[in-house]
Amino acid sequence: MIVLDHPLPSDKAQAMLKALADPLRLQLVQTLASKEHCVCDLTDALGQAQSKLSFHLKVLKEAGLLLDRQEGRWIHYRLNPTAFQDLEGWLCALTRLCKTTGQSCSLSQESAPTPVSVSVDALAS
Amino acid sequence: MIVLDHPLPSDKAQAMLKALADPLRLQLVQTLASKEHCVCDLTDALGQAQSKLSFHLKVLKEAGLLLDRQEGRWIHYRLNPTAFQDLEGWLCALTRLCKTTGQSCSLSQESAPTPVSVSVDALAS
DNA sequence: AAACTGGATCAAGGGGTGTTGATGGATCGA
DNA sequence: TCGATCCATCAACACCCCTTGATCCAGTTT
Repeated sequence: MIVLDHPLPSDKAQAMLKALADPLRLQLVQTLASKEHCVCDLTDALGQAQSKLSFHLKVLKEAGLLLDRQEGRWIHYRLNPTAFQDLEGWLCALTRLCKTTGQSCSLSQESAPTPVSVSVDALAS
Repeated sequence: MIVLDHPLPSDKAQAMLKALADPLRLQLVQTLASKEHCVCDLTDALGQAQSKLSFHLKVLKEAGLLLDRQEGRWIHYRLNPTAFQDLEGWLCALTRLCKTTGQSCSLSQESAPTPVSVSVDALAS
């Protein structure tokens, strides 16, 4: 089997994918894309119960996608750009494995285009 | 709320994310990255029950990530490069919204770097 | 036609995940 | 100090998804 050679471990990437694969959590991410928000802002904006949002914010935070900052009573959540870049890089490496139709992506993040190195193990047992 | 302006609808992207956010399905994708395989190959390679793999292959296929081809009794599965590129582009657009630390990605897929256009709706109700 | 093989599908069961309402801790204003 | 506000956490419930084994279907072989 071919395994991705990417600094982001596959299990971390999976946690991020899982966290993003939910309508409400994706809504939260999109809402937080413009600027940071406290939970009470989010309950107003999305019309959802506070405990529900706390639950989903925790999932996103534990996946590494969110950062938070306390200010008095309020806790401001914001996106973690590094995490999104990491996930994008990981997906980029995955996409490159489908090389049937030529190159599919490149990251400007690293100055030089990252060569795709893969570890090839035996397929059968 | 800011919504992504990307040809790939968010619900499709979500289905792809959800499909990838599973250890066994990710293993399948990585196995299929090298070349197409029939189900019996995969059962041997991954040591999993046939019905289990059929289930997960169906999930990946319905998400658009897999293509299949029948040849006699065998059904050969392979990755769908277009789908992976689409998802990568979608994630790229999402990542760009975290613009606190400057540009994070660029796709070589389209010749010109895609400008990130977003639709800004009112945040409050 | 009958037997065999590759694969899809089904029902049942179990475990993980999201929702809801209530409770508690922390901070701030009076 | 007391009440109010913001938020996290908890228990209970419901629901969805995955697994398992059995069955069925289609194509092949004899």
